[in-house]
Amino acid sequence: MDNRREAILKEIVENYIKDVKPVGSKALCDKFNCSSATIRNEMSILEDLGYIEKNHISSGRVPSEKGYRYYTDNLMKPKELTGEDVLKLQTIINNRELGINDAILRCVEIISEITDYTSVVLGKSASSNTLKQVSIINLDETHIVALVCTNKGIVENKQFEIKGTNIDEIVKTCEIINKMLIGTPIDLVRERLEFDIKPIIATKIKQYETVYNIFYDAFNDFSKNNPNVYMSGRANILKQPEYNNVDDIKRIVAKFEDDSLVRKIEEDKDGVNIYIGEENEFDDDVTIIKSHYNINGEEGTIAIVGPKRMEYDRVVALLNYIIKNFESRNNG
Amino acid sequence: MDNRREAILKEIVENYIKDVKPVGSKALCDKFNCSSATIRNEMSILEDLGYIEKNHISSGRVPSEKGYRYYTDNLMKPKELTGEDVLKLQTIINNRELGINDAILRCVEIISEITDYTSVVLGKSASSNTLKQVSIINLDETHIVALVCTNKGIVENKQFEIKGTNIDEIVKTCEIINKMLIGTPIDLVRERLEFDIKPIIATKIKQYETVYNIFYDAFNDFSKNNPNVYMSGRANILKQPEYNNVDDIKRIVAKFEDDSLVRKIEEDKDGVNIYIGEENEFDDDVTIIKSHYNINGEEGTIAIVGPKRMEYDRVVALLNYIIKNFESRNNG
DNA sequence: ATTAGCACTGGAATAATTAGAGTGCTAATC
DNA sequence: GATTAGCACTCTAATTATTCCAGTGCTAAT
Repeated sequence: MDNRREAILKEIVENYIKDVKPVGSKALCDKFNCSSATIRNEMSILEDLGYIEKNHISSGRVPSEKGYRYYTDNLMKPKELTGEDVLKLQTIINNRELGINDAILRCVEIISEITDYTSVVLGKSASSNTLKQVSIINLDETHIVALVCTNKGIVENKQFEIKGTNIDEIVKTCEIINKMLIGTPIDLVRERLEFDIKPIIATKIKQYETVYNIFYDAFNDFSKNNPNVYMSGRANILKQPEYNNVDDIKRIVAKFEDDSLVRKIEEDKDGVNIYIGEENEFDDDVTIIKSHYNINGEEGTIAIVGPKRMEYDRVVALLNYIIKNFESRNNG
Repeated sequence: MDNRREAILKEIVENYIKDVKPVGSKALCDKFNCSSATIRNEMSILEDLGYIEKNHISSGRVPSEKGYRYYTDNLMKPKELTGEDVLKLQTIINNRELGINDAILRCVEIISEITDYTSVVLGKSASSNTLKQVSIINLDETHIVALVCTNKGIVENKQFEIKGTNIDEIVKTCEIINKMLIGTPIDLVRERLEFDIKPIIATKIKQYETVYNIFYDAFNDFSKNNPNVYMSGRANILKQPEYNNVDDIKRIVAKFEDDSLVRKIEEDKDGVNIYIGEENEFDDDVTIIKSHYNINGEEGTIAIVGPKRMEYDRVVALLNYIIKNFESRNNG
């Protein structure tokens, strides 16, 4: 890949990202001070190499996934964010009233808004959390709320009707759990409830089965709701002009509705990573740009989902920006 | 509207609901033992009365909104639910481990599943709740979680970083709030925080402004998140054959994404009520069948959203069934 | 009041035509 | 050897024409 050839590929990718129209040889003549025939020769080679494709024999060229990949790996320059974008993000990052989690959610909302892509935030799955505290709140004679809080501050609550036991027995059990299980990884709690707590309360509490079930259920919700999924601009991808046929739209909308599929968009690698088309497990027609974050112990993944002809440079810059600035916010 | 004419309207509505195809005069000959010309005469009158419409001069007839309205008000017979449907719902309603709220959510999931419509549950807005308890959980030296619980068992939690104050001051304030504000309607709490609590802690606590802000923020979330919206089968409506063009799909998907719009689907009237097309505020192309529920103090709205040619009788029967059975579950 | 008969309408499906953007290849040129 | 002008060729998208048909409205007869 000599210099000019790379430049032509870059031009094709960026043109296509901008106009969503196949790029013909004439369109590049001026840029490279040569005739369309010369460009055609180069394009033919780029096609042989697999970087660009034709929709049909007489159409212009469109980047292939391999082409996008080459572009993001070798050709893309980091984009300077506009003052406006920076201002919007910085207003949120500087707002010290917002907790980290809330601030991150607000930031990705901004990203969705300014890019028309879809943002997903996946809170770290609770498996790395440990139990911090269980509490019982007594609503009335027959109803209680059980609250479970982890060391990272994730809270789940569940309401129960008291049947076949009484509030004293529940509170007593709650105290035992708080004495014995604090610090236990959250997904081991149910096991320890059964083997450590159940035998103890069996000796002290009459309706211990009923009470045991209440706490078991309360912890059960944790595995169900985690990692928490937060999405912003879910319908944004439909604004992209490539979604102009009924079947594609229905397919992608259904995928975004499928929580178990969205939950798979987790990231463990460091830095900002790009998954183009078949490289991601979500949908062959989209690109996902993700970053794992760990800010003062709050961990999770931010992902931006858009068409393959995404504004890679801008999205990468946006993600880098918020990750970097959250870190300095919390160390400064 | 004589007998036969009503019967013809009924037939047109039900045929159209089933096949989504304009109904022609020939299709009804057999049913009424007469010629297509006779049916045509009647149809012509029904059209003059505004109950049915033509898409174009030589197409069959389609019910108008007025026609659907006449059908639901006068012609529809309550539908008998199938044993299968009853079984699915009853399994959930009979499961005493589930709290009322969870059970309702599971039931509407079932409804979405068996009907291919979209279900929405709007929990009663917190405005009718009163404060039950505020708690503080201390995660580490610099982080706390504030928990607010209402008398109906709605819980909100919010994490804070402690800056410029200390945990003792926060806990002390928390105790004061619990002493003074329990029973206060939740949307008046912020006001009372300012006028009743702030003066008191101003005398006892150094950084009272900071502490005040923490609690103020914690309560703020309540108005933001309420009424809570739960949706099931959001993409189901796209399975309906009338959604076969890009613009309609994009429009309806965007509407379902707009929480503030979905929140408007609240119901205050009693019983099961039907809002056809322009009668609802959500979208002219859909019908919404709603019911308010109040089961043991848990209040809210269940709404089923579908095309105007919805299976009215079935959905009404389903809603009636779950409302009735939840009531007897909780009185029995 | 009902119906047979018939002209008429508008849409959906299919085919035919045209225009245009873009390619690939060849032979001439720098 | 790289570049380019020239030209035949290909495929799409848009336009138009043709046919088919379900269904209507109207009239006159039953």
